[in-house]
Amino acid sequence: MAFVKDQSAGYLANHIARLFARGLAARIKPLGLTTGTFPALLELWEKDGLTQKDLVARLDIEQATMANTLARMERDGLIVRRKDASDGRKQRVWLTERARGLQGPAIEAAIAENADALSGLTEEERRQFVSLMRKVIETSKPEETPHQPGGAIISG
Amino acid sequence: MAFVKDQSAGYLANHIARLFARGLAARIKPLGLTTGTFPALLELWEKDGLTQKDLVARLDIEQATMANTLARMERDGLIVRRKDASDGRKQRVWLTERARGLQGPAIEAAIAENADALSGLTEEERRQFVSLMRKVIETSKPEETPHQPGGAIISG
DNA sequence: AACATATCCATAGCAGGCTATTTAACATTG
DNA sequence: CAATGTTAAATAGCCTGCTATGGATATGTT
Repeated sequence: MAFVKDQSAGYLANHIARLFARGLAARIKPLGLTTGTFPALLELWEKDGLTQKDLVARLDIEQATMANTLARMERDGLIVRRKDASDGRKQRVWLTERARGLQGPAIEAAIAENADALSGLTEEERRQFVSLMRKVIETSKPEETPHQPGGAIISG
Repeated sequence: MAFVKDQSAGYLANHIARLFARGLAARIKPLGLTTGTFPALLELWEKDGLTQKDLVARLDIEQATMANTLARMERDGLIVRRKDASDGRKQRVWLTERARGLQGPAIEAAIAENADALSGLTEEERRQFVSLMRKVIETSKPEETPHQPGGAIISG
């Protein structure tokens, strides 16, 4: 049974993700941020007033995970949550001034971490790496009907 | 501030790792295994009687994380821990029969998950992907003195 | 209007990762 | 040998992820 961990994509992916997370965590700790808030912050910096459901739809994160993350973010003064006026089930998420002020430094930190982590690759290799990761992520997307290369035949 | 998450290696790495973990978790759940035990099991299938410290040295995992993982593994009947005869601080880790019996199916599951996750890539792309991940991991290895390209000059 | 259903979010409980600290055993040294 | 230091593992406490379940608010149907 040939299984060499250093040739297993899953094993390596896990390892790499931990390396990135450690690195980024160290860089944003001085900002009072943790890694888990990053995805939500990126969406909210782009457009806030989103509902939790909107965030879940944009990020491949479970609803419960997002609920917990948002709770920590609110506790830490990054967001406030207010009920939607016309639908009491929805909680709209708004950034605080503090969170807005962190956009620049936080993104700088992420860019620096990426640069460092990829510093052993050539420019071409970095492009390949990112492109391959995107392709792998695309592969495991059942939501969208896989686009039919030949066209036509779908089901009778 | 140009930061596009789908072009950020760290972001993508995190996403990919979660996809692999979800997939593998589903496959090994019927075996009564969880993903966190995998690295330790791979080492122990190779050679058991290792100490916790040995495992930590072989895997890029913190000591406390390993201690917790081993505790769960013992609870679940995958390993037993016995004090080293000549050094009472060391706990040697031994696989149970149950854990030995799981080697085949568990590795099959991992191979299947890798195959599925990479099914959107060509053979050549898969090789590239694995090789690039290895390179990135190598980059963040401070432990080993970076091998001196020119030779000579190290410190006076 | 009442009841069933669907939707949105929160909560419970666990795995697995981390840092920091504690405990136990061994090693060193005055 | 006693004090001090070092090493191996365990524990505390947190964050981030998951599944499963519950609670509250709409929505639809009779």
